[in-house]
Amino acid sequence: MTKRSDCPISNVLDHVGDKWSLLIIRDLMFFGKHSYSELQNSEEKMATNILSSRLEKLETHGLINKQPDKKDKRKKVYQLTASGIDLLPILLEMILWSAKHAPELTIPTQLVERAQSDKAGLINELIANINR
Amino acid sequence: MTKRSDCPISNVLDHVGDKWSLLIIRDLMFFGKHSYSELQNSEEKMATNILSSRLEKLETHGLINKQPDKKDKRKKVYQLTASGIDLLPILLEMILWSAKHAPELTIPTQLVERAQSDKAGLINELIANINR
DNA sequence: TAATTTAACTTGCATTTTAAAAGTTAAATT
DNA sequence: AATTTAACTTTTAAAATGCAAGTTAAATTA
Repeated sequence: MTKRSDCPISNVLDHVGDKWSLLIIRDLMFFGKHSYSELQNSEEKMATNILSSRLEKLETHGLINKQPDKKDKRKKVYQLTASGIDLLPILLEMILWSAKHAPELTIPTQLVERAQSDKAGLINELIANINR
Repeated sequence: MTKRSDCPISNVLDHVGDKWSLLIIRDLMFFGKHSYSELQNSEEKMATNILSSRLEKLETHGLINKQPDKKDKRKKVYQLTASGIDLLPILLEMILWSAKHAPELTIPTQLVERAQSDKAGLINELIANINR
């Protein structure tokens, strides 16, 4: 996706404005996934060629990086970069939106309450656990 | 987009996870646009058939509503619903992400500073000015 | 150590979506 | 009465997606 305008919202969408990219970010951020096969097994089951092309785009855009696994040479380790990690507040607000407007979904009450009472603290805490 | 999983993030993406939907929301939220032709003239120039299909989807999903204009019978008035308005925090976080990570974009300093020092107050203030 | 399995992809192809341009209809304006 | 405007729809080509199968190197198992 090439740059469409100088709008900061449009800019974010140029990076992650599709059905899949933010799910990859989610898996790296919240679920401790780091490998291709782990990402492929997420609940939404994205096609492998799409996963591949999205990882490439996210890496090109500097939101994730890719390194060889030191123990298993077949594997690659995918990690969020600093700018990828900074997408967390956007994801958190999405969770809160669904908590309010999609009550049929079961969303961890604790997370939602914490987000409402101490958003900044929660964000710091979550960030501290990413990529570890 | 049919429901892909019970994930709250995936859920939001099922509503607005594409290149265009959030730009429509942005125009209704920040730029006081309310008609088809105004939306069509935004900087990113979305194709008219795509605008049409996105408006239909957003309306079906309950994020916007559509009413006949009372003065000009050719016109329709598009407005954010309560759940559409509640996307504001997501958009705000996108603006803040770009303010931090896309310094080449010129983003209103005042808005960014206000968002950083008094996010809740800013959100209330912005909401008070939507659909008026 | 040979055979099998795993991980991370790529390729091919049918289907779906998008983009660009032109066309339609009703209402307003000139 | 003729023209313009607003809100679309239609058409068609191009691009993206989704699905299945195939590839390659490395690790594991028999």
